[in-house]
Amino acid sequence: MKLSEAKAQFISSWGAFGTHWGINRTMAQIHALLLISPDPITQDDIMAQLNISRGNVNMNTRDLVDWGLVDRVLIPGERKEFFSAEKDIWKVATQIIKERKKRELDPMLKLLGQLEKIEGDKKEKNVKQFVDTVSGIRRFGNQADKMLDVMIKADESWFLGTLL
Amino acid sequence: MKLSEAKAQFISSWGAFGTHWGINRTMAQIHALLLISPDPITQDDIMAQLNISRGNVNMNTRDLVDWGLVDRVLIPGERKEFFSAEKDIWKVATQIIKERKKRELDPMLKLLGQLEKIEGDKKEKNVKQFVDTVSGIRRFGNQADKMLDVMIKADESWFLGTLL
DNA sequence: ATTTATTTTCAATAAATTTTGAAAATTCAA
DNA sequence: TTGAATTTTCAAAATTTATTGAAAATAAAT
Repeated sequence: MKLSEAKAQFISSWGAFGTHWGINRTMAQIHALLLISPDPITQDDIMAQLNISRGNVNMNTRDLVDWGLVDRVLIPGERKEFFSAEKDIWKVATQIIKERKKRELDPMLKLLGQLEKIEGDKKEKNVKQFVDTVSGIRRFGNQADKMLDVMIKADESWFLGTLL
Repeated sequence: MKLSEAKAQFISSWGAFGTHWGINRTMAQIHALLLISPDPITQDDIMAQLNISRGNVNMNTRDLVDWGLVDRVLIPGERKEFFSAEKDIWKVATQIIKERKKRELDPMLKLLGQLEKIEGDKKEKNVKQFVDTVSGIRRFGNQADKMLDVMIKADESWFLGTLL
């Protein structure tokens, strides 16, 4: 298989993979392209390689920067701005975990805490099932939350070693 | 807060949460409703409670059954079929991990293995960056894969105890 | 066998999301 | 400043995804 063909496949499947994780296809494709680019590239490079509009590139690179996965790079003497992705996959993974924890898990756990405090007879089976379900999810979520904090602070060798 | 209000909030936010995880809103809402229902309920119950069409309920309950999160229950003497969700949140989590591993991670790792075998000069920086990126992701993915296997086979106390 | 209840399918429709592209804003050099 | 290069914004269009609802299929009762 040629490099150009392999690149296309990687970008396409990384894009498809992203859609299963709440990330839009284009954002994941841009990320894939940046991951395999040895040097920083410009908006125009991304437009050309992925065949997408300037606005689209602009929005999605911004999101990638917000997610902490991509940096804007200034190259001395160059007018355009360049983009470069974090290449260390462990750092990529922990960064994603960190952001998703903040954006999704933490708010959900906060809400569940409130929902447990409902009025009503705890003996009544509808009330009981509701409270049991919510508190079960909340407790599990809190454990997961703590575990992810440990992971985020740890380094890759810990992950490879201790867990297995 | 009243039970009815808390229920509505739980269903709505579980649905929103699902959309961040590649699950459609309605499927997650039906799952939420089943999680807080002490007894099995019918398609008509789901239609009424969530205000959605029969076809929609039918498709999404089928998916939930395919995911192994919901069972069809036959109640003696009843004509209609009933649905009931697994309530143990640890079992729910491991089941989801198991399915997503099978549906997403395993195929991705298989593909990455193929992409590493590209032709070309490994000294050339574009080739090198591609191979390094792909093999980095593949190795990380394989570790995660093994770790998830351990989790799936383990029980909740292992998760609570060992990891933290 | 026929009727009735229930479930499933799927083409049409609706809703949500993504993408475009051109105008506005910004940045930088002369 | 002015003007050219570049980035950003965002309403409109395109695309994708989800939902409906009625017809077909299936299953159970009479």
